[in-house]
Formats: sequence, structure tokens, C-alpha cells
Amino acid sequence: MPLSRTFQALAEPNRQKILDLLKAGELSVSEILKHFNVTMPTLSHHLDILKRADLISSRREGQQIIYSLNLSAFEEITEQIIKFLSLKN
Amino acid sequence: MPLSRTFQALAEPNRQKILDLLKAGELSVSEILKHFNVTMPTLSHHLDILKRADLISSRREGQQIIYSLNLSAFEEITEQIIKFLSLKN
DNA sequence: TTGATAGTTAGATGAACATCTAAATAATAA
DNA sequence: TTATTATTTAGATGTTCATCTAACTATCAA
Repeated sequence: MPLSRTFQALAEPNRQKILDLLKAGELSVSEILKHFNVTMPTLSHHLDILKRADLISSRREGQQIIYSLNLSAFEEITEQIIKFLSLKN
Repeated sequence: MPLSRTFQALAEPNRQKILDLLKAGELSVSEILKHFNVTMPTLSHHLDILKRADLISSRREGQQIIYSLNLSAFEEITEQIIKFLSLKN
């Protein structure tokens, strides 16, 4: 997973907010949607980008799809970013 | 300085490489240019974006303009990113 | 099955972005 | 003052991106 895709995923304010929401616990799309002023397709698109960046994951539960932080990947990504930002080599 | 601007600046591979080069020490535009396959105006544009994100700074030295990492801002930004990525509140 | 609910996918549109060439600015050298 | 060198700014172009509406898919309930 290239670092640029991670940064790009993190660069959009709505997506930052999605991550913040999911830090508190998993949520369905409709539940997430309540916190935004975009249509569901737009939200779905943002979720897709976060998923492709491996930051979140999803599972179906009946009619709903539940999104949650991808915790293990999150740690790895944090490591990678810290390493990139560090001045030493 | 919004976090989104930082992430956006970091999202472009050429800009990541510029930062990596500058970690080793300050460089003029022409020196930086040697490491890339873009024209000077394009490089100038990337430098501008990094500068607006407060990641680097520049000073004139004769005919040349010397770019360097903005170390203090760099630390602050690293802090901010780590805080954003942290799960606790 | 048929209808309702929850989401995604497709296609269109305007804005932002990376890139280029050409022109402008700034500093030095002749 | 006139070239030359170093860099930025302006303007154009193709691509990526965020957003929308409309259409599709999947699950559940009647």
C-alpha cells in the first residue's frame, strides 16, 4: 500500500470526520450519514476510498453494512507515517 | 493550518521525495531538480505547495533560492498527525 | 412475489490538480 | 547596460476528484 494513497485518503475533511466517528465504535452507513450534509452515494464513495486505503473495513449485517476502523492496519499505517516524518534514517 | 492541507501536500510522491532530499540538508532548486524528471516550473509549483503547508522554507542566496525543511513546524505537524491517528480522545 | 429499506454502481458535471511552454523577475558578470 | 543564470508566474491542457441524480442490487417483511 503506497503512502501516497494513505495521505490522499486522509486529506479530505469528510473522510477525517468519518474516521473520527468510527474511533468511537462501528456504525452503519445510514448512521454515519446523519453526521454529514452529503448524499448517500457521496458518502459511499468516501467510504470506498477509506476502505481501499485499508483504513476501515465493512461487513454486512442484514440490510445494513457496518463500517469499522481497521485497527491492525491503522497501527501499521501510523508506524509508516511516523517513520516517513522522522528525520533520521 | 488545517490538517487536510498537510495531508494533501504529503500525498504527492514527488513532494514526498523532495522532503526526503531535504532531510539530508538544504538544497537549491536546481540541485533538487536533478533528482526529478519534471520541468523547473513544475518543481517550483511543488515547492510552493510544501511551503504553503509550512513543511519547508526558503531563502535567497545570490542567484539561487535555497530550500530547507521547516524543522519546528515539522515537529508540530508530526504531533498533530499522531494525535489525529491516535484512537483515544 | 411484491414492496420497502439499505447500499452500491453508473454516468454526468464542475472544481482542483499536475504538468507543460512561454514570459516575467531577480541577481550576477561582462 | 546588456547578457546570462536561476527561479517564479501566467496561461493552457489533460486528468483526477467530489458531488449529484438515476438506476441497480441485496435483504427483509408482508
